[in-house]
Amino acid sequence: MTLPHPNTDQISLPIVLGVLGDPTRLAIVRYLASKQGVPLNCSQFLDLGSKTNLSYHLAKLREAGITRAEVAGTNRMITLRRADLDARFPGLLDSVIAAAVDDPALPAVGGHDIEMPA
Amino acid sequence: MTLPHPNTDQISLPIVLGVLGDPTRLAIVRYLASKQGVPLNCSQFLDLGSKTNLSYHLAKLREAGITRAEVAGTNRMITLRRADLDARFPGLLDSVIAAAVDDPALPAVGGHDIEMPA
DNA sequence: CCAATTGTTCAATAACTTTTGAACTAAGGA
DNA sequence: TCCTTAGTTCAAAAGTTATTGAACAATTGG
Repeated sequence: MTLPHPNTDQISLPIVLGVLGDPTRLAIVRYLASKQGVPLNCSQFLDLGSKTNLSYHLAKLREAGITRAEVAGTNRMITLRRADLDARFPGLLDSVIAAAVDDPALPAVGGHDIEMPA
Repeated sequence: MTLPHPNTDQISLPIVLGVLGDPTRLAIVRYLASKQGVPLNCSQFLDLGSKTNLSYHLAKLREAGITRAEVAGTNRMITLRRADLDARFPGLLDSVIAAAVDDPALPAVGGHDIEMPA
């Protein structure tokens, strides 16, 4: 059970920009970037919308080549395709993330950090 | 007769990305960048669509803060807001332009260069 | 096996975007 | 003044994207 992802050379500039041109998806990307490669499952983003809606936005990100989703049991572990995007469009993702980090207009994920078991 | 433009600090990341996520507008930006600051009027882009349609796309670019349009008689001279965008989102426009330059899927403006009078 | 958890799919609707043609404004030149 | 050039505006139509809830599938744990 693997999900479809574009190859690096199939990633399209207008599609990537269009997909990133949405506050919910930009918030997802910003949160993924803030977690530095730690894979996250869908449920972590529930602050940003309903389960169905996140499934939709996460599919857009995956189909555009911005994220990778690996199936792990009932979870889909999601990571940013940082290296692939940087190979395809050097500097683009970094500048988007840097701009997104400072953007107070974007919705925020969680008022809390990852819980460490006591 | 001046047209409305956002101030640099009013330029929004998701709006800029969404506006650039369109092949016609990306082709306009690429062509403006290739002309290195030389102002162009609308008619130069007629390869990319009808006059009405270009008016629509150029208005989107201007309202997003990506281009500046100065009225000069019956012409609107259009330039990229490179410095403003770089101040607001460092590196973003450069990486978009660099990626767009190599994108064979984008529509092209003109099969010809600027005509120099003989 | 049963129930809970995780996420997808589907169809409907709502909301937005793109494209078009016709009508219009405004400036410039003959 | 009249005609041309340059571009806008408007309203309609077409197309796309986002959001929703209900139903579904797959895995895990009891």
